[in-house]
Amino acid sequence: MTIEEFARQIGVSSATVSRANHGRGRINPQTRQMVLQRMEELGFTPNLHAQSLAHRRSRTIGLEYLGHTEVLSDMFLIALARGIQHVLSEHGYTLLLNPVGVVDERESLLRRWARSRAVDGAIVVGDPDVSADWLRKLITQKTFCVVIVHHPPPPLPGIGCVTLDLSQGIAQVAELLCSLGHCRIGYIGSIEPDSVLPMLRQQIEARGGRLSPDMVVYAGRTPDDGARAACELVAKLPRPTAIFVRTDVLAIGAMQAIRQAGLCIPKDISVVAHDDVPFAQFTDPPLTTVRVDYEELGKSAVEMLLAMLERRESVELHRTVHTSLVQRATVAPPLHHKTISLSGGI
Amino acid sequence: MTIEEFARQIGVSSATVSRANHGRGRINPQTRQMVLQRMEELGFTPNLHAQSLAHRRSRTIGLEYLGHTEVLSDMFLIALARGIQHVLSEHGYTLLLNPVGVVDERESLLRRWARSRAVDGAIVVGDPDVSADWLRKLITQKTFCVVIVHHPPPPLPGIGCVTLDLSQGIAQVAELLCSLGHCRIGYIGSIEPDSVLPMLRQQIEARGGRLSPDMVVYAGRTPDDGARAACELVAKLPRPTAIFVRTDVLAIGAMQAIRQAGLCIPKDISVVAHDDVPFAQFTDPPLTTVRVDYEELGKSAVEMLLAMLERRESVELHRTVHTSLVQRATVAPPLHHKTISLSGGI
DNA sequence: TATCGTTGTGTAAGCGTTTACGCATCTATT
DNA sequence: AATAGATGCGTAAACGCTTACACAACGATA
Repeated sequence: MTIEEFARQIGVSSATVSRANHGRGRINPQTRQMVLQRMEELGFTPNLHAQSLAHRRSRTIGLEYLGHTEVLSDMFLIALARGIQHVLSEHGYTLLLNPVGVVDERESLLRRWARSRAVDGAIVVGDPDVSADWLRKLITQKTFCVVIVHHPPPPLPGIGCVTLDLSQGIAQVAELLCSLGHCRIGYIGSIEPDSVLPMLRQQIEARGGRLSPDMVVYAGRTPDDGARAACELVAKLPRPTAIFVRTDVLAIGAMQAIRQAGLCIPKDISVVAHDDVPFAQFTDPPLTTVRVDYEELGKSAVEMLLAMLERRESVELHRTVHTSLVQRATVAPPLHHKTISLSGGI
Repeated sequence: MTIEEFARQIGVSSATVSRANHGRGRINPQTRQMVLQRMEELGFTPNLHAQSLAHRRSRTIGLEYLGHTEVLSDMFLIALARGIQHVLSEHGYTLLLNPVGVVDERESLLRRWARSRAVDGAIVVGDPDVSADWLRKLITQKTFCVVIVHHPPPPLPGIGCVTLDLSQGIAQVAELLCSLGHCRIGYIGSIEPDSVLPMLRQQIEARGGRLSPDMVVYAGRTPDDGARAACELVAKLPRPTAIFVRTDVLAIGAMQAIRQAGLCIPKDISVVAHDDVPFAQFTDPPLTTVRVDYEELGKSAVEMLLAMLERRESVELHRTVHTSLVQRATVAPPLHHKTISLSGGI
């Protein structure tokens, strides 16, 4: 049913229907009520494409994920998308997802969406600093955009930025481990370059501890990678009393390997990981890990984007979301201490 | 840039540009190449809304999920969506997701999408047999639709159906357990009514075994529910030698509880679960479970839908996807046998 | 050379909305 | 009673694309 047909059926003009719908323009409140009621009854809904065409906006935003698409990487995308959707749908917007794992050969799907006016704005997650002009091209299309990154890019007009600051969570890790007396701390990284290792080291050293370079292993992304790294680490002598693992996914493998080496977590060795993916609470024992609130991340980004789209004045173009440690059951004081007291000396 | 502007810039009419774009209609191949090339150069992309309006189709389909939205339930939605996206994007379609967890108070968002022509068709997952007219309303809008369900609804024209048949996987579970000699088999269900229990029981009895009613516990959906159910089950005497758990999520809790009861998996008790969610391979020991190929499910559904949308003749309106057991490390022969041989009798 | 299909292109009428503008009708002012 | 401003509504021109139709140019046939 078109608006003309509907309007004729209820005995008004299409303009009146449209005005009733939006509540803008001069319209008799009585007429408006009548129109709205009959819309319900007859089940008329304006054609979205015609609306978008006339309005020159689609009330849709796109989400683009620049990054490696492995098995579990979409876990956090879900959380992100959920946070975004939540805010969006309150504002009558919809979300268009760039299919994860489907990469367009010619150009970014997002950019095509922007050019074809399929989206009014976009949220880009993953550091696109590799190609800053990637962004520039987007804003040329008058498409607003906010990026979710670790390191804020040089501020560009029309581009917002939400940065994820891992330092607080890392500081808490250092505090926990150091205060318990761990002094041989291992580190399993994921992929270089890595900004977390220096953070953690600094925090540990600030507390008088030390994270020695030979206790650092770079693994990869899968649980198997984590297992290999853990094996390497527990074979070292003296053995680390605690290990920080860059991601929960790596940690799963690492924990298995540690157990298979005949060690008990956390009695013999403590494990702290990062990300707090959904299954982290279900490992055995439940994993102590740094929680990244992706839902919050999504919310921040989309609120910023909406503010830009609605052309609100004075939107701050930079927010940061922090992380925090959630303690579960993979950390305990080092055995070390007891050993010393029992053996009566070094 | 509009098509008129672009056409004028390159010295042809808008019709020619349009024809070049679609490769339909009479157009000189040379002209076509030229137009396409200049499109790249000048970066012209047709306005999507205008296209959809003119075509009276949006090349977009919607995904609606009818069901309980708990913590982990979206795990399988992801897999489903990925399968769908994969096929869709090969055909130049896009997917609109009904925000999980955001329920519209007035009416289904999907139906509004259908009425506003935002989507050409829809995939509905979850048994909507509660409201069969729910579907009927959809097809009134000339919106094609395929449902993913356990029990096929009465065939309606314009509605396709992909059913998930769990029986094969369940049969394999029965076969595995019975052939190993398990004869006291416990069952942890999720929510009643439950179609899996009768299936499993029948398969077990067909192999001369037995699934006694007092070995059945209905838990709920969370790992904690699973833990409680497992406690109850292992406290029974004689203790079951194997337990089938309706979902992996329940199984996680169940396994923790079993271990805390001082029992060893699979030595003292075997566990088989259902769903094969991503973390099933990461439990300790890795979980033997029935794999449901959600990606395949999504693919089947979307292929069927596309066939309907493209008005292809003779599309079969019913497909079924089967399940199969993936053996990992939570099943072993019952101790029982050894016990008998050692103790020398019953 | 006149006629006829064929081929490539342009013109213009949609597609279903929104909204600026104009025209009645009405109350409030002189 | 004549006028002025409000108020409510309809008419029609966009919005940017597709496509049926018309038309010119062309080579092939008579």
